[in-house]
This record gives sequence, C-alpha cells and structure tokens, in this order.
Amino acid sequence: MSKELPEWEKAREEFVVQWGSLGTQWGIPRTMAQIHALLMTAPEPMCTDDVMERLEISRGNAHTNLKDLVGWNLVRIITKKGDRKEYFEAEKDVWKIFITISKERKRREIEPAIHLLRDCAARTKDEATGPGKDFHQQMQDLDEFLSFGVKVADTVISMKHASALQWAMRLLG
Amino acid sequence: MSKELPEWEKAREEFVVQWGSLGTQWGIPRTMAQIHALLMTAPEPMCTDDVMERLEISRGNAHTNLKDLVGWNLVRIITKKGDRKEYFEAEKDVWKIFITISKERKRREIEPAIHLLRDCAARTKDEATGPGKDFHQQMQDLDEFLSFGVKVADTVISMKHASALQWAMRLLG
DNA sequence: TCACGCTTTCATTAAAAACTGAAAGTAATG
DNA sequence: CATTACTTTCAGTTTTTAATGAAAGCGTGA
Repeated sequence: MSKELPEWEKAREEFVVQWGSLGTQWGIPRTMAQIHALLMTAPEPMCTDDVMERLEISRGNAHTNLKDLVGWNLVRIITKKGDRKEYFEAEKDVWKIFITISKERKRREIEPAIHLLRDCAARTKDEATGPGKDFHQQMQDLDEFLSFGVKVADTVISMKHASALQWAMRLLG
Repeated sequence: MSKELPEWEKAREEFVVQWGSLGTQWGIPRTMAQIHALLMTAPEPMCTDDVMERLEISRGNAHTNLKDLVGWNLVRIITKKGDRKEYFEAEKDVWKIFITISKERKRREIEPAIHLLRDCAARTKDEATGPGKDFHQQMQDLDEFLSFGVKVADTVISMKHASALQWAMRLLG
C-alpha cells in the first residue's frame, strides 16, 4: 500500500474521486473532472507525470484531458525556467470559474441551439394557420427565451464578483 | 419512401433530428432529446406507437425515454376515455420548461455537489495552516458559491414569468 | 376466467465514448 | 548534429451507455 497521507489529503482524495462521479452525471468525462478537482486543490502546479501518478491513468489520457481543460480556460500552463516540463494550474477563484464555464457553455451549447431555432422559424414564417403556425410560434418562443438568457448571461459575465453579489442580494432581499 | 410532408413538418423533422444531436453534447441521450422535441412540437398528444413510428425506434426505447421524460416532469400522461392507451403531451410553455429543468438539475446535480463539499470542508475544519487550510477554504468557497446559486435559483423558480422578466429587464436596462 | 390490448422489464446486441501504450514528433542543449 | 527530455498522436482495446425485441406483467371486459 501507499504511504500514510495527512488528513487533508485524504479528504482531497475523496473530493477528487467524488467530483469525478458527479462529473459523469453532468456529462463531463470522469477523468477530466478528476483532474480538474485535483488541480483546483493543488498547492502547486502539477506536471503530466504528477497527474498520471496521482490518478493512476495513462499518459495519453492525462495529456488529452489536461489540454481539454486548457481549452476550456479552466487550467493554464505554467513554465518554470530551467525546466522543460509544462506545469498545469487551475483557476481557483470560484467567480472566475463560473464566468469561464458560462461563457463556454453559451458558445458551445446555447448558440448552436439558437441557430437551429431561427432556421426552423424562418422556414415556417409564412405559415398562417393551424399546426404550421403553432410550430413557428414554438420555435420563436424558444428562440426568444434563449436569446434573452444569453443577454442576461452576458451582463452577469461582464460583472465583477462584488457587483454581481450586490445585485443578487437585492433580488433575494 | 414515405409520403410528401407539409413544409412545416419538414422543418419539424429537422428540429427533432438536430435537437437530438444538441442533446448528446449536453449529456442527454439522443432519443430522449428527440422525443422531447417531437412532443414539444406535437399538435396533439402522441402514444408510444406514434413515437416509435415517427422516430423509427424500438418499443423499449420509446417507452423508457417517454417515462424518463415524465420523470423529469417535462411530459405528462394523458388518458382518453374509451381508450386504454396512454398518450404523452409535453409542456410547451418555455418558462415552465425552464423552471422544471432548473428544479431537477438543482436536485440531481447541485445538491449532491454541495453535500460533498460540506463533507470535505467538515473533515478539514481543524486545519490551521498551509495546504490543509487552503483546501478547507477552497471547499468552503465552492460550497458558498453553489449554495448562493441555489438560493438565487429558488427565488427565480418561485417567480411568475412576468415578474422574472421585469426583474431581468431592470438588470439589463 | 380467459383473451385482448397495452405497458413494462430485461437479457442481449450495438454503438459510442473513454483509455492505453507505444511510436512519432519537437525543440532545447551540449 | 545527435542526444535528451519532454509533448503529441493514434490505432487498438476496454468500458460504458443506449437500443433492441421478445417475453412477462397487468388490468379490463366479454
């Protein structure tokens, strides 16, 4: 067996494993979620071999998922002088993580949907009656809702944490 | 080949197929997303055989996904008197769909995460210095953020569409 | 009670996604 | 320019997830 870990490292272990399972429920590859959890709780940037060893995964897997996380802007590459290795460091600020994920999801998931809805609405804009008109209306309703959501998201995304908080408190209060 | 469809039905076909692919990106089974798209644009409630035929899928598949959608409260079962079949009807009101999905995601995805974070924070509450303390702090930050998000979501969920709109307009204005 | 019409389950198969490991690529260094 | 220290790719494999279709279940009414 491996050597005894300090108490916080045991909790971290648990966090990494469980965050991985939560990830899959959420449509995120297990390994990617685990690496993210690992890096979010890393005192220092980690290199590919650190991650491989810690999670007991292959080089290819570690590499691909690290780069995907970089692609999501959730992780950045750090280089140390006199060292050819790349080190990886996760964004730890919760508000920044939120902003980043919101932006990416908007781009990857919402915008293509809006595209589709507009296309379907355009193709049926001359439908004047009955089911054809209802279909057109449904496409438009969905489009309007998502587009409005994007506007709200853009506003929130451009806010500093403090002002967003203040604004949200007003909503709750 | 099948008979000629009216123009709006062709657009609907496109919508169903594409919504299915979008669904997979989102972590939702293709068939489930397709059925949802089909029902959201159905002039009348549909029975299992209607869905099977339209999407060319097996009975088991149609059945399971219809029931899953019912489980998500996105679809309800309609019975007609003098007819033993179950018919399925999707919620079409965009705001209601949004509320429903928010509630379910909160329950299935956010709350388990909060649980995990609290557990990990509790296990390290005595860490006074260094990495252990940082870990504890990170767990708490994540917890606080998600918990706050839940509070905001609960507030929005309890709003009527009109008041939510009004409130959002104030944010944007 | 049995036959019918529909719903549900589930063992099997198919498809998709994730992971491995080894080989190829790249660039800094002596 | 050759070695070294890494990074990147990818064909093949494993694992996971989704779909099939046939059989079992269930309730109604003849």
